[in-house]
Amino acid sequence: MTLRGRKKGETVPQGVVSRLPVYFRYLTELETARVERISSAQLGEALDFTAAQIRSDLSYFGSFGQQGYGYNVEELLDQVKQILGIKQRYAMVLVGAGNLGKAIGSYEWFRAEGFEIEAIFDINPHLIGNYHGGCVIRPLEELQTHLQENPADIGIIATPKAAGQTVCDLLVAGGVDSIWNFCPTHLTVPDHVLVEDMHLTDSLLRLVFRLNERRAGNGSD
Amino acid sequence: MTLRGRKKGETVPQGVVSRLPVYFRYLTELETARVERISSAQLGEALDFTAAQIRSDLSYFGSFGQQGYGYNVEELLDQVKQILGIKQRYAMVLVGAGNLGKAIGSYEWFRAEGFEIEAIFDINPHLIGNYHGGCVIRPLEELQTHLQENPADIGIIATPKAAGQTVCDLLVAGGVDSIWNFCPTHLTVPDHVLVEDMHLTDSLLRLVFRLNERRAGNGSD
DNA sequence: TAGATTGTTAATCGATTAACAATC
DNA sequence: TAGATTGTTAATCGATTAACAATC
Repeated sequence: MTLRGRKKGETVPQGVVSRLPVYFRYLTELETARVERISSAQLGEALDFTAAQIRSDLSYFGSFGQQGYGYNVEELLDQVKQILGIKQRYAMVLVGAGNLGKAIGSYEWFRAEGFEIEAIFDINPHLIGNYHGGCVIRPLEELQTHLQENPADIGIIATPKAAGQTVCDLLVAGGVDSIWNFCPTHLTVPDHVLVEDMHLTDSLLRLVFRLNERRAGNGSD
Repeated sequence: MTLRGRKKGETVPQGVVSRLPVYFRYLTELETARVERISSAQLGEALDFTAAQIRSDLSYFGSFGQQGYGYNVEELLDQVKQILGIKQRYAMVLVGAGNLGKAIGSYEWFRAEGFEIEAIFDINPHLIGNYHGGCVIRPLEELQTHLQENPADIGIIATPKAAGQTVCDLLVAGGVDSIWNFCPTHLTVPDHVLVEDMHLTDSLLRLVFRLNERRAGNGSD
């Protein structure tokens, strides 16, 4: 694989990483629709990116196209899956079995793609013992023991705001070094731990800001 | 308000807009903890931004600090609320009453901050008629009529992938021009319509990419 | 072959940062 | 006053784009 000018220790720019899942999603749709080939121009048109950006993004990881032809959908999808690391199983633990936790736990796509929630934890006595998506909900105190016996790749935090940092610390102490955070608070973690935030409130507020900007006549016109 | 070099028609850079909700969240925490003042250096330390970036972001909207003192928490929070447009009511409609839709519909924070879900729609006959968060779930066919009589500021799409674009078109036809999209597909909309995506799968895939990058030794070390 | 489209370079554009005069 | 910290400028850094030789 040609890693164009990329040295060990250098990370892929955030913009590129953000777009990879978008390519993955759309290529999956194309494959389902049995589309055979696609050009960077067509991809750009469909996804609101420039063709140059798409080619530039992909060239970070290799040369997957062919001059005068474009990209073979099946082949490119396969490569993107490889790049994203989708072809493999990931063990996850979920903390917080409220409405949001339940929604995450029952998201079919995860299991289908190899992202398996192996255990669910909560502190609410009413929820403990309930089954959810084939997983029993356990008391938070058992998290440590569970992680010792079953190392998890990813820890999902779907607790109320107040519990977020505490749960995060527990996960990190248990050896989890990738955190998917749905709790609306900024988590403080050691350097070796990754945090990917999924802040519903932030997203809504960005939309509202743009909405007001448009209404004030500072919009795209 | 000094709008530093910003002309009518110019939009605030995406980076600034992304950070505003983060400031809002943290300032709210500080206010709750009755912290009176904070400097850009302290804010940066807590939120993993540089002090210069925070000052630069805020100066897009005015001068809210004081040399030698920093920012008054209450005052700055108030300004950030003003900037984000939080001090006002927003009418929302929610389409899709599955697990994710229910989670969104029961998110307490929204109602508390004036984001009101006025109606919920679904196509599943088993769900129709059920109450959820004080809202009855109605058949999707009633969406048009509802929107005619009750214009909505924001439309929330929490349907399965296949229905996303159709529902989006219905919302746009009904006069909704801000869409909060939880459906894992790229929506095509007219120019005047805003879309803010909340793609769970994309977020998880970004985390997984970084996880593999780190494991491969291309991490931050 | 002629037409199309890639991968890559150089140019452009925009965002972040460092530095500091202003001033509380 | 002396110390601290802002708001803003200029310098730096990085990301996007336009253009095109290579080539299928």
